[in-house]
Amino acid sequence: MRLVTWNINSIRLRIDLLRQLDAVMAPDVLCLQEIKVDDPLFPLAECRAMGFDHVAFHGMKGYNGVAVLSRRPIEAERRLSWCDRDDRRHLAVRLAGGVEVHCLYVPAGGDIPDPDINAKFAHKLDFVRQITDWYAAEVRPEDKVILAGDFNIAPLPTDVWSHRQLLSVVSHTPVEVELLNRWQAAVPFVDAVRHFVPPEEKLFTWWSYRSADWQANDRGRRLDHVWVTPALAPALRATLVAREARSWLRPSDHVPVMVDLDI
DNA sequence: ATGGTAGCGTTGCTA
Repeated sequence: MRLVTWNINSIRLRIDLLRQLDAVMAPDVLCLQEIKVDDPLFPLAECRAMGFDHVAFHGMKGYNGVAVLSRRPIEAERRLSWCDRDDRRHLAVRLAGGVEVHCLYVPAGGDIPDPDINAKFAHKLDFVRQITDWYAAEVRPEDKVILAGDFNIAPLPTDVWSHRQLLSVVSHTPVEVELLNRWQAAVPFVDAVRHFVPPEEKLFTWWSYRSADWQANDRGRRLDHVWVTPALAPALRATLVAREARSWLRPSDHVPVMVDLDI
């Protein structure tokens, strides 16, 4: 099974790039974040035309929104929410065969890394704390569960272009990294991408739009992740970060992350 | 130290 996660940053604006991604990578399961469309306007027919017969989505007008496109039957879906908000960041589907796939979009957290000053940062920390407690209670190592999405946190020094310069930048602050590690340890989850790419190797999935030339200095961060439960770790076969997608016409600021599993 | 771009949907908010 080939799973791809991608923060698409508007599914309607980038429906042609979605077709391009499908043609190039042919995923069996595609997790999308920031679809930025309310449910009645979701491009369901276009997704079906690509061969995704099973589609779950939970969107809203203008912001956020997540979707799972699948060639395998989706037997059940759950729309989850955290911090008493209904902001469409978490969609869980059970696929035929029993594997559960969770599509996640963790809050970005604003600019100032101080929860006392910046309510968005406080929300991000609360979101991760709540979801950690939930996974600790709900998921066991022997369960077959995949988490995929934009976690908006780059945990390793090699997950950012400059560890030193990003220590005080939201996405790589010590408090966020510690919370992400605590979340991962709660089951524990296996980082499916770092399972194949050694930790000393720089690896990014996002490059800011606010740069004249994203390739010139390669100031990226690894914000998008795929985690699996220990039960699925032996099934991991390969991973790929589709860096070339950042050079597509009118690209998302995130690129697709692929994981192949023998399931 | 600062400001830079993109998307949504119309004016400022979010990233």
